[in-house]
Amino acid sequence: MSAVTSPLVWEHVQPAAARRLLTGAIDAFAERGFQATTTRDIASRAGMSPAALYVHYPSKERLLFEISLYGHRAALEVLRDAGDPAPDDIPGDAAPESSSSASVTADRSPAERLRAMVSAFTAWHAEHHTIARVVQYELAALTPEHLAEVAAIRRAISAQLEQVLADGVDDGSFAVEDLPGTTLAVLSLSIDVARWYTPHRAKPEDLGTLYGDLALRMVQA
Amino acid sequence: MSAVTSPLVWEHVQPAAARRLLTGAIDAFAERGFQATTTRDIASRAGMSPAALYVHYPSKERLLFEISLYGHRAALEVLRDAGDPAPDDIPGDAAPESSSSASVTADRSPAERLRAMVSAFTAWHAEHHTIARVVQYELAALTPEHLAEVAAIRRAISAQLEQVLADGVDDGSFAVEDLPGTTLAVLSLSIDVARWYTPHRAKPEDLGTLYGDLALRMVQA
DNA sequence: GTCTATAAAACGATAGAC
DNA sequence: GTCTATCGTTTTATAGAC
Repeated sequence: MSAVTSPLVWEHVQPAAARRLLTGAIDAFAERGFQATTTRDIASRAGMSPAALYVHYPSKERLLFEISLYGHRAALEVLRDAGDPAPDDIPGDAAPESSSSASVTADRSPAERLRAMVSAFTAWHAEHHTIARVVQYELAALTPEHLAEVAAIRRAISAQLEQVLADGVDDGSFAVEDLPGTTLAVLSLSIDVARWYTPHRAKPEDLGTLYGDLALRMVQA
Repeated sequence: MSAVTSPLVWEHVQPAAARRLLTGAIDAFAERGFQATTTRDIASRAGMSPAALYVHYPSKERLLFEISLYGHRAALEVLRDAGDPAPDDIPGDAAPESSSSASVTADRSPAERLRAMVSAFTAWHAEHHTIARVVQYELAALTPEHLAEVAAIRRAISAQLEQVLADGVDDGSFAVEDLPGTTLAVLSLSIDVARWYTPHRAKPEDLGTLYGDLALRMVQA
């Protein structure tokens, strides 16, 4: 686990057999894709017979949905924590004497926030590239109802990034002609990491640093 | 068809039934993915029975390979034409009195070439987003032998972009610390267009213009 | 909650008539 | 070169014993 990304643990998935099925499914879906993965493959990765899967999940699609939903929530949380306008607020280490919005010190600059957001979001996609691959490339296999639920989280992710770009345009530090288009481009940069990343290519933190810098150069005045 | 991208026609695929199967397969693979597409689906899009497919192609994978190979070649050609160092050399409209390398005028700047390459490569991924989706996201379904063949073309695509970045670093117009990492990031930007693009979002040319500008900002000194 | 066994359907690909 | 018919296999998911 990296210091710049939220840990991705599955302790909340109970019992342990359900958790083994879920992590096995993540690996299988990331390797072969949802459609090419069989329930036998998932079950065998969890050390079980194919039938045992259906005690814990009603269908293969439901397994995908649980993974996709939790993965999207984790990605949004990473972006929100990194882009918090309040300074000196280490994510996951809340200040005990005051809420972050009651801080008396000045907000971080849009440039600072954008760099931190892209850096953390990119590092998350690298660090958790298996679940990120499922999150980003298996949306078409979800039922319409489940897709709608994760699509809402995707819009929130996009809105987070668009807001910091808008803030930078407002205070003159950014020069962005096409705000939605540039937002999508910056998001693209991080998301595509899930497609090509393998651990031997680069360390997630280093990749995050590079991409945070590149994103800043894309928008700075 | 757009003026900034090579036309993508399939006249060379003969007879017409084979061509209908191929274009049907492109649409199906792009919509649902290779694994979720059935041979019955492809055949019915071509107005044929499932068995007729095997008169023209020995397997579903072979159909994917033909699409992937031709798509990769087209993408490389677009990048090469746009990044040609010789000036005033309109792609597909060769000068009759001299070869392009014998031109006496000065080469185009790395900045000009990079902008043109990213612009054309991005516009191609938008204009031909269905085949681009197959090209970029169905590599895992190829046999090892077929994958090796398209991987060689992918390395040539990456090398084209890395060369223009290296040229810009050499003449001082670009400031790039991590050359392979930045090459991959710029490529990523264009490739990810295939994931999200739909015609109502933007015109391919406009998207190319935006992305050419963003790529230039990412690397300029 | 896990197993063996299997149901019911869909799959890629083939056989043989025309 | 296209068809109908179907082979042999694999798939998701269920039934029922333990």
